[in-house]
Amino acid sequence: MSTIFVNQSCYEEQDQIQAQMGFLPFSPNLTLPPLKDFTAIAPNSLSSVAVSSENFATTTVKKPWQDLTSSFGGGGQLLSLNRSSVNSWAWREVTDCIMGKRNEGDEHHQQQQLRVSAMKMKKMKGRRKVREPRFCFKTLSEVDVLDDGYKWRKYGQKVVKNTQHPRSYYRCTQDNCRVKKRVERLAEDPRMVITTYEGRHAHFPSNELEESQSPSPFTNFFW
DNA sequence: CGTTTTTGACCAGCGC
DNA sequence: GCGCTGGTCAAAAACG
Repeated sequence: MSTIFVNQSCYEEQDQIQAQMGFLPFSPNLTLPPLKDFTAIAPNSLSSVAVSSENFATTTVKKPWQDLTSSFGGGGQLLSLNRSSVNSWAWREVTDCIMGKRNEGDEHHQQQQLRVSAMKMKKMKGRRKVREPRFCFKTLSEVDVLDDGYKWRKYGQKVVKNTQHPRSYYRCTQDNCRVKKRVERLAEDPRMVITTYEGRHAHFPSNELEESQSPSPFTNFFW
C-alpha cells in the first residue's frame, strides 16, 4: 500500500480506482487537464488517496487494502483517515505498511497480520452488515465540500475527539443510492480536507447534464 | 412551501 | 456494567 497523489496519479491510476471502487469520486466523463496546467487550476493542491476493498461478509483471507503503487516517488504520507472502531485494524495495517514499520521481507510477519485480520473478520461475521468499500483522500482546499459531481445532503455533524474541527456526514440525494461521505479537516493541518466516500454510486453524477451544457475540462474535479 | 441544514438526542460498539 | 466515542436520527430552523 502506498499513497497516491491525486494531482498526478489521477492521470495514471483512474482505471485502478474505477476498478476498485466501481466509481470515481469525480465525474467519470471528466477530461483531465494537461498535467502541466494542473498547478494553474489548483494552486498548491496536493491530495493523497487510499482505497479500501474490505468486505466483512467474506471469510476469504485477503489483504483489505489493494496495493496501489504510487508513481510519485515514495514521498507518500498517510493520515489517520478513518478511525472508526470497526475498521481501525485495517487502517493500522495500511499505516504500518506506509510508514515502513513492517519489514517488507518478513513473510511470517505478513502472514501473521493476515491471520489477525481474518480472525477479526470472522469475529465480525454474523453481527456486522457488509461494510461498503471506502475511498479516502486529502486535499488542500479552502472549501470543505469539494464538487465531485454528485448531489449530497448533510445529515449530521460531530466534533471528533482531539480535533478542533467538526466532521460532517453527507448522503447522496439520489433515490436508492446509499453512498455516504464524511468531510473533516486534518487536526495537524487545518488547510487539508479529508474526504471519505463509502459505498458505490449506482448512477451517474447528477450535474452531468449541466456540465455538458458548458463543457470545461477544468470543472468538476476536486475543486 | 419544499428542500436542506443544524443540532441535541439516541444508539451501538468497544475498552476497562 | 459503565462510560466513552463515533455515527445516525429527526425535529426545528434556515434557506431559496
